[in-house]
Amino acid sequence: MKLEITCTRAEANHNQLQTCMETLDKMEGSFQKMTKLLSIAGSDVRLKILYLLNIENELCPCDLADILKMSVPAISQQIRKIKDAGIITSRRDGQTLYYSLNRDETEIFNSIFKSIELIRKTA
Amino acid sequence: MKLEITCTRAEANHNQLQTCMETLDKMEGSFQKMTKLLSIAGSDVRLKILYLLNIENELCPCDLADILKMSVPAISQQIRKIKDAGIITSRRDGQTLYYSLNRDETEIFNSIFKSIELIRKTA
DNA sequence: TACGTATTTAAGCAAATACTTAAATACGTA
DNA sequence: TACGTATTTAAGTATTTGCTTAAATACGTA
Repeated sequence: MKLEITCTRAEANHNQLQTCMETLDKMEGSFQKMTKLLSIAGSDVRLKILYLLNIENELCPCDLADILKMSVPAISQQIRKIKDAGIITSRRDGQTLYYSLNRDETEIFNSIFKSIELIRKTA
Repeated sequence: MKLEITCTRAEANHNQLQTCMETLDKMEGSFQKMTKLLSIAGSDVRLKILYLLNIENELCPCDLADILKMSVPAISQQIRKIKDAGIITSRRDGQTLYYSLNRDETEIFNSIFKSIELIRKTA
């Protein structure tokens, strides 16, 4: 891989830049996965859905719509994104679909939930 | 605060829903802060900028443009968002601005960086 | 089967995002 | 002061996002 240097600063450490590029290249897959998770969690509505599923274990779209004061289709569409990312799964009981976190895949969310509560205490 | 129940399921536990709403209400500020941080980190480019600043300590827009193979204005605009969120600060040395992480404010990022490297190992 | 409830899906639209290019600002030096 | 480099800012635009409303699907029950 070639480094196209646009920076003409005398101080620019080309070795450092090259090393950075190679590091990122090797980690491309990890970055994609993490970006996916964080972009899901980086929305007010979706973060609250995840947080609620964490404390309540499972909830249906209807419950979430009530709690978050949003329309059911709006909630359903957000749930779909979270589900497509592999973060939650559903269980059907009659007409109702209960969604819950896939506990294994998403340890990063535990850190996030802890941080949320930490902000609360220190604020 | 009144609960507008739209869910007519007999099983809907109104107490549970009410409790959830009150919890979220109390934590509104924490959610806003965390959403801000995660939405910043939830972009491929910005996550890489943060990761690079973490390992290199400080970098200028020009370096980042080289490493990420992006235009300097594009990088500058992403940096601005990260800076506006209070995550990084700049130090000027002549014509060059060096950006670095505000280590104190953003412990959540350490978890994120660790997770990125964990994905890499387990993948 | 017909109807009601829970949920999803689809279409449409306004707002946000992330680039590009061009111009402005800041600093150093001849 | 004039010029070059580093950076930011502004304007324009294509894409993405996240809702709304309406229609479709799935399930239970009379």
